[in-house]
Amino acid sequence: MDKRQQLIQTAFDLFYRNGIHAVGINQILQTSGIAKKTLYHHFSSKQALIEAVLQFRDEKFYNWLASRVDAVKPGYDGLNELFDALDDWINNRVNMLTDFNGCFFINTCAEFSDPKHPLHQISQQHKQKVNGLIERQLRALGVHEQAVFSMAESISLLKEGAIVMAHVQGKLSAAQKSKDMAWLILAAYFS
Amino acid sequence: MDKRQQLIQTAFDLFYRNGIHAVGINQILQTSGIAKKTLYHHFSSKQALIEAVLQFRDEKFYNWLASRVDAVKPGYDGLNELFDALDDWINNRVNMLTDFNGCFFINTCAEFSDPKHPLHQISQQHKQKVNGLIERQLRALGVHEQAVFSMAESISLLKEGAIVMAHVQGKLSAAQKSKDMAWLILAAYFS
DNA sequence: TTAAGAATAGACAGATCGGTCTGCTACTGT
DNA sequence: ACAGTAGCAGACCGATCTGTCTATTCTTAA
Repeated sequence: MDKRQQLIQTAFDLFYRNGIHAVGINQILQTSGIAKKTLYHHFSSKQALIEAVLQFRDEKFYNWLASRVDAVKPGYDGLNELFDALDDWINNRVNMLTDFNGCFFINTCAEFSDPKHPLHQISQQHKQKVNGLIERQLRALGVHEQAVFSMAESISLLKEGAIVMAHVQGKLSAAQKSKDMAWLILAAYFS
Repeated sequence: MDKRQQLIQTAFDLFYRNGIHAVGINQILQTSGIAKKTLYHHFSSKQALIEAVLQFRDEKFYNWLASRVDAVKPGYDGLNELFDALDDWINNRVNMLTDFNGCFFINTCAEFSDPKHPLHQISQQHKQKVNGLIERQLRALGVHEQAVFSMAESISLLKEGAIVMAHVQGKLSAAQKSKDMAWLILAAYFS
């Protein structure tokens, strides 16, 4: 297998479980069984590795979520599926996503608080991508274009809230709860 | 001034801005101008200092929030005030809370992911305290006792969502939005 | 007065940090 | 056949990490 990919995968597992600052290069090397020279052959610095890890997770997570949502009818079914997927993730029913430890991008922003920091911005872009997925469902639902952005922000807020409640408070049913809340919000809009 | 308190205040400022793992003892000492021996006279280890910092922030934040909420009529006004206070915090209109960098306790859980970790548990307890504040408002609103816990969880979810949206995405109006959503949820309950 | 406690500066220890480098092996495409 | 690439182990560098310790000063209460 590709050593570069092995490094990214190992680094992600360690970063996600323990935090980025808490994990050293040497730990990644020891865990993966790869030589230091090889790491610095593929990445110019730890920072570059972290960026690759974020990009890797971005693709993996977004593609998984989009494939779940796109497998059903856009709109009503799509939004339901979004929250059901979230629920599966939180309750460790998705093998490819690693045991739930909150959102890797929220966690990264917690460690790199400054919005101008490159790692914070990459995390922000990931959230924007997911937001786009939500916007598409709302358009399919027939939400007026001028309300789509505000509404998507509300749905995103519920999604982030569910992730944090599940991670910090251990509320494993938070995704289901946020789904119910989402439909109350949407019902209020359509009434 | 009390050296112990100076250390806690300085450590909090640095931890909150840069993350806990990213800040070393020496940086805290240099910033505060306090000797290393003095730190280890008051705290047995960095871990002990961190715990004191969390407790300090817990008290400061909760007392501030509770004093805001308790200054108005419990129930409708109390819940409104809760979200208005959140809005003030997010938009840096609260001098005593330091510039907004997300929730210190969410950030701590991001760095110490394991729910059994002492720092994670302290953060969880803080959230439980705030949740109690919300429950009191709901009871004053006349929410049936068997619905109070579930409803408080919903309000908490909105609150956490707003904090994350504000921090990660820079959505500074997230608190106002979550307030509107809260009233839609509550209106649905009462209808 | 004096003894204890709290503070100071900073050397020091042992470990680990990110990153460089040497020297060697193995594969692979032209 | 040979050059280039990817890989290995691990020594090494300077910096920084948490934590200990010595030696000295200041404050304060019995």
